[in-house]
Amino acid sequence: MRREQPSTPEPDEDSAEGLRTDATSSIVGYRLRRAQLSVFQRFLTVFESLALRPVEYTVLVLIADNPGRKQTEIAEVLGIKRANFVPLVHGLEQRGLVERVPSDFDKRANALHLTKDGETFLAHARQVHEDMEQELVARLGGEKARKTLLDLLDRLT
Amino acid sequence: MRREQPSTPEPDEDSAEGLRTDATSSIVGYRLRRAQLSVFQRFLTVFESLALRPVEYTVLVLIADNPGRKQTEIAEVLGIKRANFVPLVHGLEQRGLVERVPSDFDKRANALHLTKDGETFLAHARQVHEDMEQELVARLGGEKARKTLLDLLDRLT
DNA sequence: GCAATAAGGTTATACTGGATAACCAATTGC
DNA sequence: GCAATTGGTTATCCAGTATAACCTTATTGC
Repeated sequence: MRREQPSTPEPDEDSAEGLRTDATSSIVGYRLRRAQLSVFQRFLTVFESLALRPVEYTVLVLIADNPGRKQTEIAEVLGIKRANFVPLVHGLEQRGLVERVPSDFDKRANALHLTKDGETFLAHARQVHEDMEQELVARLGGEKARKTLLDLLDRLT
Repeated sequence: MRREQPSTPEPDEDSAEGLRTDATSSIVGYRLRRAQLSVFQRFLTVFESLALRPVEYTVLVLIADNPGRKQTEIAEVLGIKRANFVPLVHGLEQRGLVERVPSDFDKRANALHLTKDGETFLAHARQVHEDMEQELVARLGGEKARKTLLDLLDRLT
């Protein structure tokens, strides 16, 4: 029992070139990817002046909330291989945002901390990010919609 | 006016290593990326026997639904640079799934079509994909939830 | 206590996806 | 007819990610 929808202008066509894209656009993974790329692109634009990539931002946040942790621990929760985490942390250290303190408990390990500059920088970055996040919330249609989205994404992960 | 939630076991901690991840996990872009990677990983597993990557599947679907289109057109709707589309189509052609027919109207252009084998292959792939999609729907909590997700993703794109 | 093993960090390397530039052939617009 | 544009291709580069080997330090089992 399909409802008639005489109001629909072009039932299955893409506006630009007239291609049928209904089959692809109904693929969850495909739409997920497009949305993710779009959001990341927006992030890059917003954070351009801070020269901060998404992954670097999350690293800073994670270190700030968990000071003194080993590189391996931070890398793991982010799903980054420890080998690839080395140059990432190195970059943040070179910028004076992060310091690697040799752990007293384990001489192999580097305990990660934010520097004073790192704290200041992150405070600013958090504000910039919060603004962006609110922009996304607005696009989603409100805080409740954001909550719904995060919940649905969780179920896929 | 915050509700008390005494039932919450660990308010802000990650189970594995006890890291605080509440700040990062509330980032839409971050969660979006994790979900996308997870879904794509699942796709790769499911389609392993077909040796088909997500992008190749969408290309086949798009060609099937829009036979005779130019490479540029198909590439563009997928957000793929035409230069990168060349080896992609080439691979599908080598496998005997797609054929590039020199267009009569424009001698520069390749009109894309599925071969007979391509049709058969895609019919199978569509079924495999549909099963995977239903699995995702189940995880999301029903068809309505999927609709909601697609709608929310659309707003971000 | 000591050897074997594991863990933290690092380096080097390779592979992938995606981006850019240059190019040829063909088409289109004046 | 000729300049500008378009379709397709090649070559090349860059970022993200994965693997393997290595050194140092900890931990474990006897």
